[in-house]
Amino acid sequence: MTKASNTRHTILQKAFDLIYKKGYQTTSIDEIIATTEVTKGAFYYHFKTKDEMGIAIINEIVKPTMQDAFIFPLQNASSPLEEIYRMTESLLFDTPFLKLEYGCPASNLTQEMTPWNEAFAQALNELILEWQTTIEKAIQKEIENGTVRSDINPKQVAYFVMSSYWGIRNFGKAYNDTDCYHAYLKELKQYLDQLK
Amino acid sequence: MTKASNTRHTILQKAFDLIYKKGYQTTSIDEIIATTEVTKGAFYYHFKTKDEMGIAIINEIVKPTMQDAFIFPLQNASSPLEEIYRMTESLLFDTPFLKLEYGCPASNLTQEMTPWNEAFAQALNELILEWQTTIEKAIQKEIENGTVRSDINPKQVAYFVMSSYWGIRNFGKAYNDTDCYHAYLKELKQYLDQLK
DNA sequence: ATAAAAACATACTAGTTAGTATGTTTTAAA
DNA sequence: TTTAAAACATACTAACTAGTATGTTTTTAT
Repeated sequence: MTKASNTRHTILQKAFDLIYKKGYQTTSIDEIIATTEVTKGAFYYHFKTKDEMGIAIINEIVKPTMQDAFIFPLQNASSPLEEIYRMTESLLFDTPFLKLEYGCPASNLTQEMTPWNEAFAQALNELILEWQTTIEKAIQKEIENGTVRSDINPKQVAYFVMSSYWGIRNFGKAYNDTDCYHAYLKELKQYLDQLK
Repeated sequence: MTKASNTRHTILQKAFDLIYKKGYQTTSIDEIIATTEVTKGAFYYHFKTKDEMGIAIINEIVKPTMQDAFIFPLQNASSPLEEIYRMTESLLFDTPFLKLEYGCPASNLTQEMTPWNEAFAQALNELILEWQTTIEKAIQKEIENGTVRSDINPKQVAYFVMSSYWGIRNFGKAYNDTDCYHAYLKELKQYLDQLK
């Protein structure tokens, strides 16, 4: 990695941290360059606007991280249904960069930006769709294996799994307590088992 | 209603509309007083700070609306399980002040404010807890009636129902399309039926 | 080694923000 | 009808915002 591309990546990483904690709109460029110890000139050399940086965060930070955390593991899983549960549990409890009080980065950005920023909506849609498709295919695989009932609709299950995950992360934020995570996981297990 | 309390209520209502669409942080007081045609003097006579207005919106606008929309109907329902489905469907498709592209007001505010504003967190917690308790009691009632399996855990179901609702509203925002609502509702019905 | 481009640095600007200071008008009780 | 408080109006401020203008330094190809 060259020095310049390292600067760029540092900005994206530190900006992501701030935005994950505080939201996109309320994280100022002055704040970003203060914590990265990069000057404004450097910042605007790498990014034409704040929004361009925001999109880059989605594509270059959030997307690869998400792919490593739950796209690839699920694609390679021998028991996809079990993997969905295991992965959810791991995301809620063991993923170090995800914090109870800050929720899910993709969900946060969707909520904040999507209604009025087309470019953010586009970038986030690609992200979400990839996740969704992976879950759908995982369920489809189970059906073909005969390990999930044939009357189950993979698309519906994908929406249900993802929605409930997004929702429970918002609950975690609200209560700032992992109790709801435990209750959610128990019910998720029930739900997934009943698909068999 | 006196003229003064009418002014106050107008501010809260119009401010809610703006905040629901654009978020709390990015809705400025100047914008609120412009759309309400109220002066800054009037605004700051009724509310000491912007945050005080925000809390008032939760308690005086969001809370009563939510109680009318899904607390009271569920408390009085003869078939609570069916009512949960019917209500969710109605919230997604028929409730006029809720818009696909803007998500769920309570969820939006939770996501935006909770991590760093204690007063918002407190007000929203009360709101959410009331919703949660109502669903729990509804399931409990079904169990006592023998219309829901006795091994079902009402608390877990409440979390699952609410989380999935919050999540799917975020999906609606992301895709700006009701297709995901339809898929979600079908799966919600499956899930609820299986509790019987 | 040199020149040109890439990468970064500093100082500034115009617009916006929540909130205040200091008024005037309206309401309602005596 | 007077008077005091409630309700509102106007003009301002200090801090912050994204972005720019105009530089200097570093890197890289020749």
